[in-house]
Amino acid sequence: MTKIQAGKSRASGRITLAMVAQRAGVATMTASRAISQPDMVSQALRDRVQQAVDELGYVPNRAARALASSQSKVIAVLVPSLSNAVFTEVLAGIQDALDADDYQILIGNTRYSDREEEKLIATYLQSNPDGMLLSGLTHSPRVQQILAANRMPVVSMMDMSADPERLSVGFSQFQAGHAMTRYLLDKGHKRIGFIGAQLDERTLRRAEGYRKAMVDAGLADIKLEVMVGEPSTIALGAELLGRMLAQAPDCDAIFCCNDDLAHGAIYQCQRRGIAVPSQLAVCGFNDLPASAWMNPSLTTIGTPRYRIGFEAATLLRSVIKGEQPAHRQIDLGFTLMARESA
Amino acid sequence: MTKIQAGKSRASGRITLAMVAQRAGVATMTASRAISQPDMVSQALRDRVQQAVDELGYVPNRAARALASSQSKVIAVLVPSLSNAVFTEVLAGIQDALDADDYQILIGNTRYSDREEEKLIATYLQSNPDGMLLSGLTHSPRVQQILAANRMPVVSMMDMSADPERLSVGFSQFQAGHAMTRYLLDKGHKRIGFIGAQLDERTLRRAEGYRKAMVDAGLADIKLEVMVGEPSTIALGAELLGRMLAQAPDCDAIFCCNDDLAHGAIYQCQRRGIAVPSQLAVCGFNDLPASAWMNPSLTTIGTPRYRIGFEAATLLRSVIKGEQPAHRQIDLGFTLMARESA
DNA sequence: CTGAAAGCGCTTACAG
DNA sequence: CTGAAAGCGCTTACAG
Repeated sequence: MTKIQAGKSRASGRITLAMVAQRAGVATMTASRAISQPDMVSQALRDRVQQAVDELGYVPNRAARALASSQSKVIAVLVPSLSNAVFTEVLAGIQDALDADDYQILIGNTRYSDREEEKLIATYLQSNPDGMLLSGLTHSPRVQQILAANRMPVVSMMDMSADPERLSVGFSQFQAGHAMTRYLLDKGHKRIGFIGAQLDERTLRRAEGYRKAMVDAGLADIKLEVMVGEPSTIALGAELLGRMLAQAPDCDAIFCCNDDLAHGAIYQCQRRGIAVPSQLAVCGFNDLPASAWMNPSLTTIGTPRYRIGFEAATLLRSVIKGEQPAHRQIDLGFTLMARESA
Repeated sequence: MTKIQAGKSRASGRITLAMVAQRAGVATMTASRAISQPDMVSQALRDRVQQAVDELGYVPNRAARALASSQSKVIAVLVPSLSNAVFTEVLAGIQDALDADDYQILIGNTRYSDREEEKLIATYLQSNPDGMLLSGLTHSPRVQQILAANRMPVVSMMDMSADPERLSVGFSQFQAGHAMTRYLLDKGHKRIGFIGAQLDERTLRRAEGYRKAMVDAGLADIKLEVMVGEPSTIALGAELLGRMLAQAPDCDAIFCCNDDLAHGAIYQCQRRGIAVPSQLAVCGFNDLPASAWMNPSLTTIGTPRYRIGFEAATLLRSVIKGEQPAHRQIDLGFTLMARESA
């Protein structure tokens, strides 16, 4: 008979597996098996243990399980922002993909900072996660070293990696930036401006796509670029619209690196009496909910955020299970949504 | 000398405290103290242990610590939505408040479902959280019972509780709904409609505030209410604007229970050629970033989301530490933002 | 199908 | 200021 209450108790006061086992009249490890691997146990025993669990209100202690099994059942997810709807939709996809699997999801907000990312990863390592879902392709040397040293399964989200070994789920930010610029060129625009903020890697890749299209068309002009490091907001979009027009007054179209900036640019045009799109075409990136509804509706790039999260989590789970994935890179593509604003 | 490698090893392969201690030439528990309670240890020892930690790249195992100390350093946070900017700002406040304290934050999305909330709480209990931050005042009997049985410190966010014992941080949803309606009445509107969606407890409280003001003014009319259980979106706001006008064609103002619905209503007015506010006043609730920028700018209620998260987390932390809080209820108030739309 | 023993990596009393 | 022992609550081999 297991001794259940020690004298100078350090016990937590919670119901333990040992108590459940005693109540069911079995060994602790038998109770453990009845709960964790019910198939390896007789029906009668399963029922007996389950009854004891219910009567006692037993809740397994995850820390003890993690320690004994050296399997944390934790997945860490790092996103650069929680105020950006793009990433909350990614998170929704991740949660739906992992829902049934008893994974604990640790959500970290790096705030677009490498230092924050390092700190979060270092902290999450204490929880010994089974794998990580990271946003973006580029990470600080320190992060790369930590990840390599721990042989942590990692799936990168949002962009496609050039490295075929790397697990990544997303779409080509470069191609999307290129496609939107081509669309504007095909509409006859010649002085197409690019407004970029935050200057995270995705914005930079979109800008590269824009530049490639402009160079190939023989229309590149550095005056047509407004790039700032501040976070993208509607207010900033309004401000940068002004800066662009000051810098390139003959600008006939503006490609904003995301919808927030584009919304701000359009609202500012309305306040200044600039007709969109007849005087100035404006387009964005991501297709946020408001973009289809505002007046004029916004021409933008639709991106598969939810699916990125879902597929990335599914891929990570299969890798954690030791499976060899059919594809290490999953390109989910993008959709150009041609609407009224451009 | 501690035996470091057993034969049939179940070891995780990670660096352990015992290895650090051996390298530093001290006992394991001395190393533990040097790390966790550096003040209780000599400077020389502290340095020696720190050096061993650095050389070995030691990362403490959180599961082991939690198990041994029966302190998880986990705080669980439940919000009804991650796609709603209101709650992501609450989360930002929570994270900032808890940042320095080595707390692991578990973020759960209940999707406005009591069943989901029950499931998440049951799951989080496995991690033995030190406390919980819950959204809203009303919870299912099962949740209440679980929380009581575990004597879990809980702080409720978003609304003010009528129960003085209950820890809550927010503002009065009822008063805010009442204030906005009074504002419209004072502007001379008589046929003021209310559009409510999701019908979560906050929306219902706002509606009660609306009704009180209308009844007191002798202007209440059930025809002026459109209430649906679907999630609030811009698209739904556009649709419900139509339903309201069909149901109460003489309606001269509409109070939408949140900004998303109000945005949709205004966009729809623009499409139908209804002038806002001259033909129809429209106002919202929450003051999302777009509300100040759109044309017309939106009259709405500014709510202290970030501060709610920050103060709620601060309060919870003090309660976890065993402190007796000066105030169990923290009313952060709201601000009526009078703009162009109403 | 079931169980006695050992161990996961830490921290908590208790001594010295 | 430092340490030997025991224990947190589970699971992993290994037997039977």
